Order: sequence, then structure tokens, then C-alpha cells
Amino acid sequence: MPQYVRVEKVRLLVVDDDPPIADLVATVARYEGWEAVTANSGEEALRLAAEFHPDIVVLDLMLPDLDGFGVLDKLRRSGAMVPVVFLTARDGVADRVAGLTRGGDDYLVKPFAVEELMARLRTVLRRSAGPGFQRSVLQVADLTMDEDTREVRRGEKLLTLTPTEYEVLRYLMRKSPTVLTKAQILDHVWEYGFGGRSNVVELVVSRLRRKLDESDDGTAPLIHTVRGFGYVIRQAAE
Amino acid sequence: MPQYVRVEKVRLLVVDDDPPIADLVATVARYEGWEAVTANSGEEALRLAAEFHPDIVVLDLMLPDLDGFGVLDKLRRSGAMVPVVFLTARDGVADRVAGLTRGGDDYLVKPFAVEELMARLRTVLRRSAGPGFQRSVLQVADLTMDEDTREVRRGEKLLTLTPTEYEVLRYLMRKSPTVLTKAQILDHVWEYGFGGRSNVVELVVSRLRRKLDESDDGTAPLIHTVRGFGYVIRQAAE
DNA sequence: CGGGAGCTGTCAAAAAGCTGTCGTACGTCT
DNA sequence: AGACGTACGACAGCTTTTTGACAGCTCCCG
Repeated sequence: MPQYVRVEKVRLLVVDDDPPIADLVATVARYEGWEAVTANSGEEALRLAAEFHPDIVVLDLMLPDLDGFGVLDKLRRSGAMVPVVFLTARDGVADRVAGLTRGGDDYLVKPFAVEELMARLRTVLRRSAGPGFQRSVLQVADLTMDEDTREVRRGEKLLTLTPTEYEVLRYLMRKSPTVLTKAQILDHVWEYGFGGRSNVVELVVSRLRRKLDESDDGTAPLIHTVRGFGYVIRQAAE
Repeated sequence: MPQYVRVEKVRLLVVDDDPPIADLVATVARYEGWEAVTANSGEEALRLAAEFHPDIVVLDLMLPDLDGFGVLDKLRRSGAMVPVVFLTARDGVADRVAGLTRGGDDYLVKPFAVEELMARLRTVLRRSAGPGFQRSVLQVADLTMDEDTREVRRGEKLLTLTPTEYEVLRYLMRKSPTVLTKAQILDHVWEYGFGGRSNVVELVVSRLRRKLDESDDGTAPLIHTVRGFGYVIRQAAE
């Protein structure tokens, strides 16, 4: 029997008892063009879920009243089949979570990097959209990044990136041709609460350039410095 | 602006009185692109079967009201010929079940690994599709896995894999060329509830490599490590 | 031409991954 | 029942890779 799935603005419910964290996630999501609401307790989460009908939920497992598992259970009992991405403390209940994530739902350990969370949310959404879901391939000029195979190519040439390089590049590509400040990059790609006082971003960009821009000689560089502001990745535009 | 995408889905009914388990199965199925509903009692199962018209049913034998056998019986009496995969406790009524699994039906012992359950569901569906059903052979480069005969070959050479190795390899092959994290592999291939804190996945991959990649010398390795992320199986790219 | 912003080489600590060894569990065969 | 063989995973040692601090250097821009 044929089915029709409607695709529109993503609705996100963020549940975390720490308001700054919940807001952080909601803000980033809104900036992506999503609709986001936050709840700071289990009760509130259930109430909001019922009236907001989210497409996806970010759920902290450590909640003051009802804990994350309880919320999930009630959510499911009420027939809400929405996918969930869990948040958990470093060495907290990670193992217990594992049992819940086999399905395809996902989880992330706090403190996490915002971009990573968003990437996982997108992946989960993409997968739950139905069979034959689309590959996600980012492209800027002759540079491509396949988010499923993690293959990054400059033209034909396959590049080997470290995790950090990969994340920074993904963020730049996703936002291209917007110029991003070092602070933005730091805030999105590194875990919140990262104490890096130094020039990490410059360092990673430097390494990226060596792999991207010097990969073929003769090709124009793609990562550009906007002095006094930040970086962009795009086809050289004078 | 809304878009409409037409999709054709397998319809699965999951019957288990333990909601987390039922949800687990339903969630996995949905991520495979199926449509799934859950019932937590025999009565509910019958009601849902009547209105949902599933293509396949996962049926726990231990139900509060009417037990699994009763459900099956009523199902069959009502003329529903849907194939059924039973779930049973470790040393439960395994033998009695065996008698019931005539035709295309099958059964699995709890706790199970989700990949194995899905594999069985696919097999049962395939067989129930009619006579002359299709063989299922996975292939990546010169590596083939026949899911019916369980034969795995690298080129001509027949490999002997242990059950765990087989399952890990199947999961990798099925998802190829997507990169999978160790957590994903662990969550899908091991039984839910497995508390493995160690490097089991690395260990199995290591053993697999020895059998696959060093089987013929001179052949390029197929299982690749994506450092900081996970593993893929695919033809070496470049 | 001076100063600040940005770039990059070097290095050491930490993380991630690989594999040998061994004990236990389980199934099978005699 | 006992002996044997296989599979699995805990553990630990070792290797490789990644990361970010530091520092000196360059380059742009006024």
C-alpha cells in the first residue's frame, strides 16, 4: 500500500534540565532553519511532545523528576514513534543507553560538539525518512564530501583527514559561502566547554590547506582567510 | 514547502509484552524503511492484525493474556496466512515452537541481536514471496556471502567464519560502503543487554582481516579502519 | 615601516587501534 | 560422564596517529 510522507520544516524538541545546554541546542537548530522548543523536566517534555509533535527529540537522560528512560517509555506508550537522540554524561549510564540505541536512535556523550549533534540529528532524520533515503554529499567547487562513506575528494584525488579536520571542513562546507569566525568554528566543532586558549583553529585550517589546496598543484586554493574576521571555503572569487 | 515522496513499505506487527523490546524491534524495522506497529498483549495483537494487515509478524510466546500459541491459532483461524517469527526465552518452550515453525515461519531465542532478527525476517519474507524466491547473495569486490548457504568466499577461496565473525561481516557488507562506528556494530550484532566493555569489535575485525585480507596474498585489503570513527568494507578507493 | 593577525614547524602527551595470551563456557564425540 | 575442540571476550602491552601547546616567523595593512 503506497504511503505518502510529508517533508517540511523540522520540528525539534530538546529536553535537558540544564537550560543553557537546552538553549544552545535549540538556538543552533533554529539557525539551521528548524523549529525548536525546549523542556527542562520530564513532565514538561511529555506535555510539549503532545502538543508540539516533534519530528525528532534530543533527550538528556539525567532529569530531575522522571528520568530520560521514563520519558521515553511514556512517549512511546502514547504512540509517539519519533526518533530520539540521547545525551548522557561521560561515564554515566552509557551502557544502559546502549540497549536503547540499537534501533537506530542514537546517543551522544556530554560534553558534545554542536556540529556533531546536528550531524547525527540529520542522519537520524534522513534514515527515518523511509527506504532509499538519499546520500548526503556536500560539494564546493571540485571538493566533495560524502557523509556516509566519509570520503573526501578534491577532484579525483582522495584525501585522508583526521576526525578534527573532517569536522572543521564539514562545517565550512556546509556553511559555504558564508564566512565563519574562528570563534564560531571553535564553538561548533569543539565540545562546549573546551578550554583551548590557543590557535587550534588556525592550526587545523593550516593542516587542511596542506591536504586540500596543495593536493594538486596548479589548482586554486579553496579555503580563504578573511583577515580580521575568519575563514570561508569557496571557489576563489577574487 | 511540503514535498511528497511515495514509498512502498513492508508492514510489520511486533507483539511483545515488554514495551522496550517491542519498540526496539519496531525502531530497527523503521530504520530499514519498514512500517511497524507494536502490540503488548494478545488481544491487542489480534485487533491490530485485523486492521493493519501486516506482511509479517514478530510474536513473543510469553504474553500476559492469551499466549503466543493462542494468538497464532486465532490468527490462522481467521485466515491470516502471514508468516510469523517467534521469540522465546532461552530455555523456554523452544522445542514446542519448533513444531510450529512449519512453512516459512521461524523463531529466535531472547535475548537476540537485532541484525540477526532482521536477517531472519528478510529471509522469511523472501521465502514467503512465493516459489522460486530469490537467493540473497551479498557482494563487495570479490567477496561474496550467500545468506542461504552461509558460504563466504574471497574470490574462489571458501572462508570458514565463526558465527560472530559471520554476523559482523554481514553487517559490514550490508551497509557497505557506509562507514560504521564500533558502537553501531556492537549494538546491532551483539545481543541487546551485552555489557561488553572491551574491544570486542576490534578483536573480531582483527580476526576477520586475517581470514579475508590475508587469505590470498597480493590482494588488497577490504576492511578499512577509519581512524577516530569506525570501519568500512569496500574496494580500496585509490 | 611597525604592529598585529595569521601561519606553521616541532614536540610531547594522550588517544585510538591492533594483536597475543589465556581462562571460561559450551557443544560434541567417544 | 569425561575428554577434546572451538568460540568468545577480558586483559594487557605495544604501535601508530592525532592533537594542541609553544614559539618563532611572515605577511598584510595602515
